[in-house]
Amino acid sequence: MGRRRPGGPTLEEVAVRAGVGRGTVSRVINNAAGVKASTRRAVQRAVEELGYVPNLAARSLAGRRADAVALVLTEPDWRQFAEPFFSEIVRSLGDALADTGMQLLLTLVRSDAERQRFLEYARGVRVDGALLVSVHAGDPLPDMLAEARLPTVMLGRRSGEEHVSYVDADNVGGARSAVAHLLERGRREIATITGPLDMYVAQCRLRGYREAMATAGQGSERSWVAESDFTQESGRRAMAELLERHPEIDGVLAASDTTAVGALQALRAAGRRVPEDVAVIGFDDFPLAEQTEPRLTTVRQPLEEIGRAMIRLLLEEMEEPAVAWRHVILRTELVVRESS
Amino acid sequence: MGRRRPGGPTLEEVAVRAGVGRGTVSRVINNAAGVKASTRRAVQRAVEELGYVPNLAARSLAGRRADAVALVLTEPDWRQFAEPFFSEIVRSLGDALADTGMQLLLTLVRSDAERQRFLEYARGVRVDGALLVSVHAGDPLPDMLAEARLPTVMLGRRSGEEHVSYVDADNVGGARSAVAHLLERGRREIATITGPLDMYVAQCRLRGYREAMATAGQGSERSWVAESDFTQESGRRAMAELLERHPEIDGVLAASDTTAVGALQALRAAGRRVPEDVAVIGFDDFPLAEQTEPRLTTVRQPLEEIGRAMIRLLLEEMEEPAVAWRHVILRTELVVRESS
DNA sequence: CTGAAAGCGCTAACAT
DNA sequence: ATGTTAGCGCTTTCAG
Repeated sequence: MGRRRPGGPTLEEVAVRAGVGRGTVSRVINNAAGVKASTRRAVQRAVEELGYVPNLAARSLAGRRADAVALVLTEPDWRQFAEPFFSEIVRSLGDALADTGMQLLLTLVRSDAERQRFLEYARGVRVDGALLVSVHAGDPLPDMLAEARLPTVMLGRRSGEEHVSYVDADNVGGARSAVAHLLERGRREIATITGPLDMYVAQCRLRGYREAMATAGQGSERSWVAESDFTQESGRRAMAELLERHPEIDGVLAASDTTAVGALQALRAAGRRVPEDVAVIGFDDFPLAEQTEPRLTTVRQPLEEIGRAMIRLLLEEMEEPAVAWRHVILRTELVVRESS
Repeated sequence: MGRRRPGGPTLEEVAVRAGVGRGTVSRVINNAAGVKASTRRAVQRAVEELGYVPNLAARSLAGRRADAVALVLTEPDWRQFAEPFFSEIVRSLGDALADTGMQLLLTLVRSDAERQRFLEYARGVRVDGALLVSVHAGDPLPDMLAEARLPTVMLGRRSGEEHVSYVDADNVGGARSAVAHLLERGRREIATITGPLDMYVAQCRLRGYREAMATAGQGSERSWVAESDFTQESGRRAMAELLERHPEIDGVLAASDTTAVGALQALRAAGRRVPEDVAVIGFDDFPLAEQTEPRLTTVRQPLEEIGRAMIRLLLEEMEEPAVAWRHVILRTELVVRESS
């Protein structure tokens, strides 16, 4: 595999052309202070004329930084990728990164081999940090990265005692307030469709539901809980199940937007009017329901905020040697769009 | 923005520990031939013990290669990203790249600023090549990259006279054979729903339709052609339009899978039976229709093949200085899933 | 304010 | 078969 690249003009050549030393050129292209304006201009002209572009590998070697961060996708089944939620996150990260001058690199880690390959890539100082999304409970990658002392920030956590920095939404609180809202509106027979219960996020939302029910003196037996895998189809199935078990249902907390849409379909298929007979609230992980069900009340997670928070944490990790984990829990917001 | 990385053990330290020269260590970690088995083992032990990981920046600088290729997304509206088609392509590229030891990096280029940033990244020898997908007709990035002499391969072309290497499907032939198939089955009143006609792929498919119609002595006036933007909704609208203009329609070539599904909805809404009254064929850019309309006949593009072909071209470009553009047109295949 | 010089960690050509 | 050496192009002290 013999690859080559010709290699354009070097900093040295620019220096010669501008009649200055290499150090000066370096200062100019790095916008460092302490260069006479006239010299700066001279250098800039030389750069223009030669079409000089800094060799990032050299810069990286000398400066011990890569000016790039990786967004790592460990999703084994690739579906994740195709979700609006994800592209929203990427957009928000891209925006947040815009003024740092760092490149955002997406990398896919589906197998152990790829995990290893990425680890070497990271340890080889090709990125300054890693951002992980949708990490499954058993994934060892975050720990591997942390051990390699690579600044790392996850979106969501793997469990209650996460020991890697992360940004997460207040899932418990969000669920709690959604259920409280239903209770306030007089609903009493409230069921919930959860996400996959081996995911911490799903556990948290279920906990929020239970807490709110308990506070109101309502029970929350197993039969009022149905599990989904966040997809529309599973939401539909779960709702049908719940209806069968409890025809008296008048409120539902759904695991996600998509699930909520599925639930609505099942409800309508069963002849229930929404929201008159049954009120549904979902977490809007993605802006999906907003399109298909504009009147649906949702627990909103501030996606743009997530991107900003992740980058902020990452920069902090890069600044100081990681003496501690940093966690940010973002507040969720109940967006009431229909009378329920 | 002060970033640092401690910097682990270096090749030199490994050499000392193993009691050999640096060159030897380099040979061992690069699996180069000509090292005595015993020495090799000694070096490997030292590597283990020290937890040595090569600094890729240094390797990149010395070796003039990056061992990474970028997959660049220029889609201004980000939707592309969320399509199964895309994740399928990524998977196939990842697989094709697996044994080359190169990292696949996705980068997003949404604005001019980002375009510039990526260009510098590429020119800075951080990637050995670029893969571009869904490039719009006016996008200057491919030319910028080619000018920078970075090996570049596109998926699809911007026009008939593309001067950057690319892999494309035989869109004209695919459309032609689909229409021929309809004609063979006795259909005569065949319309087509095209993609956005400012995209070359859409033009090609339209041409294929026209050629097949002409061959059969059939006309293909403007009124039998409706434009879509590849979405389901636009497919529905286009079909409704066509039905209004030509209630006698008995066959349709749709721009894509998604469009075809939309068309089916419109047909059914209008009381037409499919395929009895009207036969529909779409291009399966994504495996979507396969799920929702398992009986739909489609023009299949071999997605895995596309990934392999792109990587092969890229490697060739890297091997030899680009003395010419390389093009690969992949054959499409008509998959008949329903009697039409 | 600016030039000179010392690396950064590795590869590859040249010795041995 | 292996050690030695000369860079790769840049950042960063350290003098001036």
